[in-house]
Amino acid sequence: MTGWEDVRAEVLRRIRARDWAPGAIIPGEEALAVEFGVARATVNRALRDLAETGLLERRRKAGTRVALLPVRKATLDISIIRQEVEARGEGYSHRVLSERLEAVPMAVALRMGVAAGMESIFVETLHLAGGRPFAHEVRWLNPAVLPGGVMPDFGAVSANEWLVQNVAYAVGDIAFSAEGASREEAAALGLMEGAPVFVTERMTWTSDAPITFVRLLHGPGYRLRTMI
Amino acid sequence: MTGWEDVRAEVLRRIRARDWAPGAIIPGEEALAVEFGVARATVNRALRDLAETGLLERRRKAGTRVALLPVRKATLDISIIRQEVEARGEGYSHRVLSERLEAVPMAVALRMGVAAGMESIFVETLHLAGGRPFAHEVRWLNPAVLPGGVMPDFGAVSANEWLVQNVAYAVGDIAFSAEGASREEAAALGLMEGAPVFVTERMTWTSDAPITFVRLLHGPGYRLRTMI
DNA sequence: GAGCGTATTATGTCTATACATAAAGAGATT
DNA sequence: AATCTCTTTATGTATAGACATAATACGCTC
Repeated sequence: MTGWEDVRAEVLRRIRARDWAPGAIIPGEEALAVEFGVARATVNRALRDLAETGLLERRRKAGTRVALLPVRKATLDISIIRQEVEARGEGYSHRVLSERLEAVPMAVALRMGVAAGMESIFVETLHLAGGRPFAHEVRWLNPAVLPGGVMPDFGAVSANEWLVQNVAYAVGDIAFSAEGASREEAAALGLMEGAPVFVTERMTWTSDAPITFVRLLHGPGYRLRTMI
Repeated sequence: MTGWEDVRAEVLRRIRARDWAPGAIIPGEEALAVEFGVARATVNRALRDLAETGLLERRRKAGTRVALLPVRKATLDISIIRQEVEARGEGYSHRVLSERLEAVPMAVALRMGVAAGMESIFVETLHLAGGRPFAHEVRWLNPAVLPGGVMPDFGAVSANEWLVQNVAYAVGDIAFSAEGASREEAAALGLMEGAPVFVTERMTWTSDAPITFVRLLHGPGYRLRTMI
């Protein structure tokens, strides 16, 4: 009846009830283990979990304290656009607007961490939900990461999906912002020029080489949601 | 030299190298423990960690398999605006534009999960970075959660900061979107009407009662960043 | 008092063992 | 074939004990 989740719940209750005030040090693992009648490892598991969500701060020797200004960690589920569209109950399709070899523009090269002018594969795609424009994507892709150097057919599978399934799992970073649509972007999405669009920019690396830089535009009504 | 992080690294390597293909089942904990020469608990820790990031899918009895379409989990650090501004090396200040008791508007009531027309505290704040408008905030606050029912002084501490330090830790959800600034919003932030703004809407609950609904607007140039 | 090494200590992790639990799969029953 | 029950099994978790590690705090030296 007293698992690590029970311990976590009780610790959480004490934090919420301010039995342990923000900034205050809480009893050590050993003491809590005795109090709750569990092994220290069980207390450790519970406290570690709370530390991962930012509610506790732990340091060796210094002990565990309640976070003074808890930096809330929210998690986003980054899914493939097709999944996202299908989850809304709409049919997904996409059109490749253009696809060519292109020297990486300076602005993109800076973000990819490559030399400006490096040869890259440029792909421009329009994603459709229920036949209507859903998102506009431009992407620069490092040719070096293609298995066998073969150019895939992005008309059949979207670039993102193709990458997920064919290139090694990767790390990256994402930035979100709001911008006004350029004339071309507005035309692709069927909006007025300057209309507010939700911009997602994602950079992806393997452990040693840049894979791709993507700029994704969503029109009005798009919401990115999360649960704390 | 073989801790759980080493095990995780090796498993990750095998996934990346496609030794274990997406969708394929991987050897059981016991087998891996023998292979790596560690205890099963160590393998468990490593695999659990990879499952939490969405790279593996684990089910009792069914075993562990490589995620077919890994839903990437990105984590956002939701910090207090003051911290965010100070992290940029700018001075933070804020002005309360208005503060009054107000019946919750229908649209907000729906999101808060309370009856429309419920009495609430409405606070409108402008956050400044280096003396220049940084973000515009409107907030509806459930009076029931105030300790002792006392109205705090939001001129001294910002509402967010006050809540973090005085109301029990909470759960909530967040949504991000791009919108055009209304006339009032544009005026507050010093923008043109209709200029694209980055909108953060956050709803917060205690375990049993709604605490607050916040709508936060950031002007052009604002970027929300994350690391996968 | 300032600076530096060292003992102390709380957390971090590993191990071996045990039992719990969910769920797949087999087998029996309708 | 469909449904139910039971067995099996992989993961989930608990435990006691041990050692590792980071970092503070103390005491020593100058």
